[in-house]
Amino acid sequence: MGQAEQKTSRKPRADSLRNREKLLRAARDVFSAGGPEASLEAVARTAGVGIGTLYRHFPTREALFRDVYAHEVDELEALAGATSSAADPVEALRLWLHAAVGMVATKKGMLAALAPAVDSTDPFFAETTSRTRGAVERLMARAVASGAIRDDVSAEDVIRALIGMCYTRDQPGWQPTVLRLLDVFVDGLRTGPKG
Amino acid sequence: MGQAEQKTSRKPRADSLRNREKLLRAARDVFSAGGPEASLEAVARTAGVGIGTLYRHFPTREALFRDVYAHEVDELEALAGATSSAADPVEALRLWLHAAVGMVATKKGMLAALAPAVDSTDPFFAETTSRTRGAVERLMARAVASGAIRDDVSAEDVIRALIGMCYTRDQPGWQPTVLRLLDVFVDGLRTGPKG
DNA sequence: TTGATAAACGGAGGCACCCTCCGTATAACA
DNA sequence: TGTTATACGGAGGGTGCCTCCGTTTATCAA
Repeated sequence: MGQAEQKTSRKPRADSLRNREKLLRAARDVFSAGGPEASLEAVARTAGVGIGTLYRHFPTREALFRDVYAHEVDELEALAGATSSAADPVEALRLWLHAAVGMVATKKGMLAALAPAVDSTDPFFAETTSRTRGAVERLMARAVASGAIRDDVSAEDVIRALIGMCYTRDQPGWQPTVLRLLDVFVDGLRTGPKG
Repeated sequence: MGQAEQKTSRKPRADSLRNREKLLRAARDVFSAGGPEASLEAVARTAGVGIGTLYRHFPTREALFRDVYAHEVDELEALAGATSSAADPVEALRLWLHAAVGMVATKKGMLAALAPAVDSTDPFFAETTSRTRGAVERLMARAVASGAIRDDVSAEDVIRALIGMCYTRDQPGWQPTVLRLLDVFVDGLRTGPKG
């Protein structure tokens, strides 16, 4: 006893896989607009599936949130890869930061509201955090190697600056302001005299 | 026109005043347990009044929250006055910090969740913040004057440390840990050699 | 003291959200 | 093409938000 019999299981149903994807896309949109506290029923509505289907795929809000978050980190990494092949390495970094602001819009309230709430030893968040840091490190290494930016600022510093600037994300029209501040910051990173 | 006729208004009803007090007491308890997002119906239930009465006295959650917050700041100031008359000035500061942790428990999630959300130019929060800072400044001035603690740490620094340490307030059993950390911090403030 | 009345009370009601449960529909397999 | 494991949808019960209004009551004048 205790040995569960294992029957050759069927392959997952096609509609199930489709709905999962629809839910993830919808969750990205809805969390983007309303933050991680947004209504799950709104997610289901947006996805065009029943609320029961949402809960079957993602038993808790956290489960859904994590998948969305992991997806965003994937995109950030991919974006870093893409821009890093661009001409000017500093421009690549700048573009990446701008894209990251777009992601913070998606993760509205996420960093402040969830990261501290979750046990920081949580392997999931540790992993995604380090992946993000790695992406920034690669971007910066190129710019430093080319001598375009100073070498005494770490990827963590840049991310911290990014997060800090995004702290105003609750005020209306924050995004253009933050983008401008980031441009100033990037200018500050550049080596050589001004004017 | 436009001149509202002023009739000698009656004096406020006694039950109204009573209920307001009951609501404030209840709000303090309920916010203490559940943070500023706690159920207003729970507040009304705890106060033993109808939900309509709550909304009549405090038309918005913010209105209720502010009154509770102002009350807490009053207490912090009063406490600073009380402990400052105590024997050892460093001990006075330490006691005040411990009491402040109790207040953060009441204001669960308040600093992180509300302070940045509210426009920081908001006169209400500016005023309460400066009152709190003033209280700490007075406590520290005494300790500095007596030569017991270093003089290169500002009241704002101390408050920042307090807030930072309280960032773990979501984890179970955070309070004893924070109190211990604060004691260590206060020891760090002391002048003179160790051991 | 007693009535009139302004003021306050309480909670029902309409809406949204959370999550569970289960009858129905359907994709996978034989 | 039939069987059946799997997934679907949404009703339903609970909670909270806030408004509205019929009822109660404290105040004040006679």
